[in-house]
Amino acid sequence: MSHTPDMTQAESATIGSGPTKRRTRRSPTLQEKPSVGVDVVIFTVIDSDLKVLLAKREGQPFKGVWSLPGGLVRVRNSGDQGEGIEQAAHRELSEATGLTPGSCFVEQLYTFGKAGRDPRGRVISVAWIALVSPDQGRAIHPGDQGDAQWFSTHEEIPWMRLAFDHAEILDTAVERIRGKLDHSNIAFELVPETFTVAELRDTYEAIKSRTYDARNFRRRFQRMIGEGVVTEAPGKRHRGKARPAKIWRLQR
Amino acid sequence: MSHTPDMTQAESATIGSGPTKRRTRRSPTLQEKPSVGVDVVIFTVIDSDLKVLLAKREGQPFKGVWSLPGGLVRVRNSGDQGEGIEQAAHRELSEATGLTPGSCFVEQLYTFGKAGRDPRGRVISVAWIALVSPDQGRAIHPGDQGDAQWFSTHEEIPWMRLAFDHAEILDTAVERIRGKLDHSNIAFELVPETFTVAELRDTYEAIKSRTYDARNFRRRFQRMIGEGVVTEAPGKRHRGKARPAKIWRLQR
DNA sequence: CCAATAGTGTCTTTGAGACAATATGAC
DNA sequence: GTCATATTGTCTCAAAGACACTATTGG
Repeated sequence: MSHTPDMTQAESATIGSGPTKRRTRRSPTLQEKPSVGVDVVIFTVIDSDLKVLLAKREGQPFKGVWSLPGGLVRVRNSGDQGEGIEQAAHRELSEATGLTPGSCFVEQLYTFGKAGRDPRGRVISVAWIALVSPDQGRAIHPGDQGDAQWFSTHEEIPWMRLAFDHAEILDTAVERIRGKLDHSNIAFELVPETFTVAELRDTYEAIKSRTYDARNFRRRFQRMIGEGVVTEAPGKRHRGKARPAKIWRLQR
Repeated sequence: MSHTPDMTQAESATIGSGPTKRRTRRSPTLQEKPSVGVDVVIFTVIDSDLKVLLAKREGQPFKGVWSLPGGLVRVRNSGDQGEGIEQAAHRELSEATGLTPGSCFVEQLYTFGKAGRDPRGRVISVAWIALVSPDQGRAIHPGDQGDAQWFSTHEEIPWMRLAFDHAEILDTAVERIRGKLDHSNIAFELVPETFTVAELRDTYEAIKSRTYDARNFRRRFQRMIGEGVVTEAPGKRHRGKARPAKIWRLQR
């Protein structure tokens, strides 16, 4: 960053200060500022289905339309300068879900800043992904008053119209977690504290929209056991009238 | 995005509008705005070494300190709302290098928005990665007046102090291209229009800071030939007094 | 015994890494 | 011929995909 933000009207600010031989020097014009927001794509897996939390907009524009939870970053230009953008994301997540900040996985997704994406004025939005465990997910809005709700990314979302460019943000988010699924441990964020191999596999299938061969999947899981990534937990879990499964937990 | 930006003093803006049962409703307080900038991490490979373009800061703070090229996004809150953030990145890239916008690979890296990262006031910076081919890279600042310069990421950068949080941004950028190297075609952006297998391998080695077995690397390359990713180009290239190598080019 | 899911094992293919031998052109 | 690099090929191992079989429970 080598910008010179326009702090006060009094300051004679120069816009930018990079390598400037070829740069057009601008007179001390004050650069107008955009609003900066955060939008959080909150995922969970319930009933072997990848779901996202949407909120119904209360004001114009897009009043009554479903949208990603989000809000403006709280900023000050003096003193402590307000909250960081990551902090803002955690705050919005917390407000949307009631979960205590820091209780689930949050990662920055992408920043959306095309001109015109908000009709009211220039808004640049830093989008985040949050992964909420099924336990927590089911607890959220157990029949809310209709202002926030889980939607299936496979059944409902494709047919919905979302506010602003939120459809694009959501698409980007789904692609991101799909891409990371096989090369990271994010799946464990979308599974209960203790889980069976089949439950973990269901989660993989929900995210990827494909099936995994149970036997090959188990082999991958064996490797994780060998590496000490997961450990057996006490108890068994029954599914129907069949043989019960062992219980596992992530080794933190 | 479901924020309500503070457009005018007259408007009764509500901060945010997510799922709000638990949200604290704020009176129509106007949210202060941050400045939003773009910083571009411009890479090239010269002499089998990964280099980054830095600019010497002309003003306070960090006057005289090397920093990433960057500047503020040009924004308006009425009319066309100004330039998009990607457009701003291309503009900064163009200003720093003299290259025509769109002539090289640009991808968003990450957005840095901790409070206090700029002592002058709240600045949120969207960082970008640009990859410049050696041909273009060598042409840039062929002995400039010292305000912009290529630095070796392996030799010089580790010992330098950079302005703001630019060291962190640069680290993130290097990690990113290292991570993408083996799963994408970005290496071809850091190689001349036509190249030999050895040159491509040198580029891989420069980025990853490791050696690749020439024979195994060639096998990977063979696969790319089979997939039609690369095609043989006319001519041969000599390196020393040894056997000349075939020339290849990326199949766009 | 039967139904249904849990768990184990085999065969094959693909790609990565280690390593040896041959080909070609400058000198 | 010699030197230096280009190019081809072999062997081994790790991991993924396809697929068959045994184990354990409820009924």
